Amino acid sequence: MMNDEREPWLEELLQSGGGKMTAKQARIIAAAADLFAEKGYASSSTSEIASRAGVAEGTIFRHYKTKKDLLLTIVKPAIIKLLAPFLLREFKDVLHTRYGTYEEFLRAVATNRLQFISQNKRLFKVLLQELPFHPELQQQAKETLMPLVLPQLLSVIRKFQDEGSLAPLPPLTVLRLTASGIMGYILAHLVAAERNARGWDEQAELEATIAFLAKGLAP
Amino acid sequence: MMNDEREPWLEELLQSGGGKMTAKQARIIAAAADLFAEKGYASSSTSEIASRAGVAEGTIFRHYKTKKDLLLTIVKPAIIKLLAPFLLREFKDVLHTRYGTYEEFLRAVATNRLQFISQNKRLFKVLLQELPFHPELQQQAKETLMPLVLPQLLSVIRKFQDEGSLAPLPPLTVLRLTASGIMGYILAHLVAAERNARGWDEQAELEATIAFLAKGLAP
DNA sequence: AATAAATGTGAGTAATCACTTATCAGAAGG
DNA sequence: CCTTCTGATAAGTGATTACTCACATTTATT
Repeated sequence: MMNDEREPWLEELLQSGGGKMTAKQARIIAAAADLFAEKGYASSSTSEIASRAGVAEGTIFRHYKTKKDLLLTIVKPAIIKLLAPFLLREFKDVLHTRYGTYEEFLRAVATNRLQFISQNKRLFKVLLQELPFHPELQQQAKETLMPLVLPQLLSVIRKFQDEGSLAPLPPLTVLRLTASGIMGYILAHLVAAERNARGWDEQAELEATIAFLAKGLAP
Repeated sequence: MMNDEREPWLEELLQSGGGKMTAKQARIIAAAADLFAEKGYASSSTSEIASRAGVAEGTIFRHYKTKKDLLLTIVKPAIIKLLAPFLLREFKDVLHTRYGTYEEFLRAVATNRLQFISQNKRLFKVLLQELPFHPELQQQAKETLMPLVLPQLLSVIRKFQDEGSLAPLPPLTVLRLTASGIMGYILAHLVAAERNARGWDEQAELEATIAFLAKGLAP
């Protein structure tokens, strides 16, 4: 599958550095992300990255000290972006009862995150594939998850529990069950997209998943 | 974490070949599985496998033509083993109404598979980590899943639906929701085991997961 | 325009890679 | 005792690896 469109995360990465990024630098990152997603970080050689980017191999190391540096440049922001809405406005809205039920809240978050991931499939694939092999990434994930998003999620869950619209299970358990349900949907969505399966009814599956979660976690 | 115990899958692999496997051969496979789980297939060199097995590098290639051959020897049987009970007795029992409700059936299967995976963590980790990078493995998985276990699972689901103890969703959707719930539990279990977290109540979490699935998929 | 700084290059480098091959050791069989 | 076979080994094999460096080219600053 040929794919030359720049995914949104790349565009954002280019501008985030104050716009001081070369055209070749962008092509290097795009080529690297592409290859990492396809064959994995360890099996992607710098020479192949260079040739795919249409750049001399030395150029890579002018901008990125090591090959791993290149990976981190791509993946580290991904962790933040993936968890971004969980530490932003959306959650204060919830605490001020903008969403009446857990189901409404769920639908909003799931839709939002699915859209982000769908728009940045390659980035997400690299993150998922490389996370097991790079402790720095795991630590980075834990460091943004544990103190920033986890407390917020738990407080939201407790709020709905107090209102009696959510089962009185341990909040961490509620979180795990919810996350696995949404993750399962997202993975199915991605797999279905990759082989453009025809038996996959996007909207119906999302509704079924949300309804399933809401019913399973009802008080 | 040092771990020298042979996992059950290895013992079984040794005997499956008719017992005609050298002691060094076994050490090679054990060392390889160990390294593959730790650093991934692509980042594990044959020289390191040899030295960890206490064997000359050439010995590896006397028994396995290529490095990939070594991986396949380890992982291919894993796919069968992981899906084995789904194509065996257990399922005929279900069709003869040995399990009265979907929840009972779920508990039996989940407990069974969790035990298998817990006993063969390294094998499972290798399978999960390498599946994205090796099309042969994906095909092997699809070839045993699609014609052998999927139809059985779907017929079981339809049976419970006919009996009115399961929501009348599309069977594939029921399967996906169930699988993601169980997978989420298994992954949490493995992560909790790896960092021997104390906040993890094995039995309570399993019960919560089963109850959640049953409730979410109730008619 | 002149100078300096940043960006880009391609030919190298030592190390490591998966894999081969000649040789050795010992057991089996006659 | 001799041959044959298999398991095992150490020393290679060319290819590829991530990375460096001296130099060329472009861009920015004065």
